[in-house]
Amino acid sequence: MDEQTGLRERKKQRTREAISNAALKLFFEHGFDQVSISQVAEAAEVSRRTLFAYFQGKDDLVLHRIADHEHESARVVRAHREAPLPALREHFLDGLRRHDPITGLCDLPQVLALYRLIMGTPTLLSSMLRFRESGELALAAELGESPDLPAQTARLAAAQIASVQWRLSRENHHRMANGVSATDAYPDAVAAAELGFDLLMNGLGTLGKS
Amino acid sequence: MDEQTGLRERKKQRTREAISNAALKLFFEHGFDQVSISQVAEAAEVSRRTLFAYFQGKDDLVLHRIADHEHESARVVRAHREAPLPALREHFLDGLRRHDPITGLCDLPQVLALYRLIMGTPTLLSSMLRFRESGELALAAELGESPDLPAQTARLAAAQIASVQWRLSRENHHRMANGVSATDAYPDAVAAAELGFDLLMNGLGTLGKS
DNA sequence: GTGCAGAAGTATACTGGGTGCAATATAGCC
DNA sequence: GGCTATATTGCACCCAGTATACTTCTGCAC
Repeated sequence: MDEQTGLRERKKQRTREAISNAALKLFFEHGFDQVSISQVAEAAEVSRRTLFAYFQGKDDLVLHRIADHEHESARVVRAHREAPLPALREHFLDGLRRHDPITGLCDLPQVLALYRLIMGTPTLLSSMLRFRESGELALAAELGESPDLPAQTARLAAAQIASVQWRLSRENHHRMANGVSATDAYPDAVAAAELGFDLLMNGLGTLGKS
Repeated sequence: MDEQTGLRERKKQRTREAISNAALKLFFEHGFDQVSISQVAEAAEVSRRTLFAYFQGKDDLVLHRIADHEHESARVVRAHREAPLPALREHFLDGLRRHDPITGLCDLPQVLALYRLIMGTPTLLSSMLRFRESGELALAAELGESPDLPAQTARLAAAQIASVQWRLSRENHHRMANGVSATDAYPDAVAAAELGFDLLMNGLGTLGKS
């Protein structure tokens, strides 16, 4: 990005990272609810008030690290207007191949710890669900751009797609949390993803015959 | 339920309702975030501490009124193991016919105000999303009871179903919030529901050709 | 270098949600 | 009436988050 803005900006960036790192370290060690904002501020050698200048709230200390991917599906659809669903499928499968954290199939210790923290902390999970909702909205808007797709259908489709992606990610994370390596879990993850997108594409049928 | 437990229980019930009513009245008038717990307690003529003996948190003051329906889909599936999806479809359509609040198609002033309050208050919406998550889990478990349905498929199907039901409810509520009467909105609501369940059953296809 | 404007950081004090605890009141029972 | 279990209460406390007013520092002009 822009590195050229001088000492001031660089210092801000370092402060921001110092706070974030201190926060995650403490959260990983003691749990999100067991660590107070004041403790984080102290560990980062910053005043409590300054911490709030960098992060909107306690949740943000954790979630800013993954908030960017919120509208990823919408972006993928924008880039592949002709066949959105296959594009999303390929994108997800590619994510699995790359062990992209967003797919849940990533066993890097930091990533794993981060997801474990989020999934195990109700208030963080709630925030994640809000992100998901927002991503679904963006996806619906993007799908609705197709002139041959009624807005109603676009919204319902977006809801289904978002729910499947979320489910797949959670199952992958679950595999990781159980100690399976990303490489070992890969085949199952691919199978699950193919099943999920197949259900999306071809429907649940009579539920049991397929 | 059990009414026979004497004065004590009856009094508790009355207190609980007094608190709930006072809370909703104030929330409707001034907004959720503009009313403090202390104000609710005062209006209900109860100590702040007692209020927390009856309700787990501020959210609960609003959400206890709809928390019961959390596992409704799971119950419907349990009662119709042969054909879960058509059963859920019929159940939803029946809900629309009865203007059941859970479908969002209900213009009773109190219900409408309640939903408006929830949808317009981020923290309440978050809690709703948690409920939805929990309902999805129950539905997945129930679907997984069918021996011919792999657990993986059950979970993915539950995710899709829950997401569509949620979407349909929100769209209906949106119609109500725009001042359309439940009766007037009924045809659109039915069409949307049929579309939603059709997408679930037959899939999104290539997204645009159906 | 000096000095200044404006941004960044801080101390302090406040509001509001939520909990622990110990004291008091009250329903149900003998 | 007296006893016990439970409801209720007041009080003190912790934490998240905000407002305000004060101090410190960076970047820039001279």
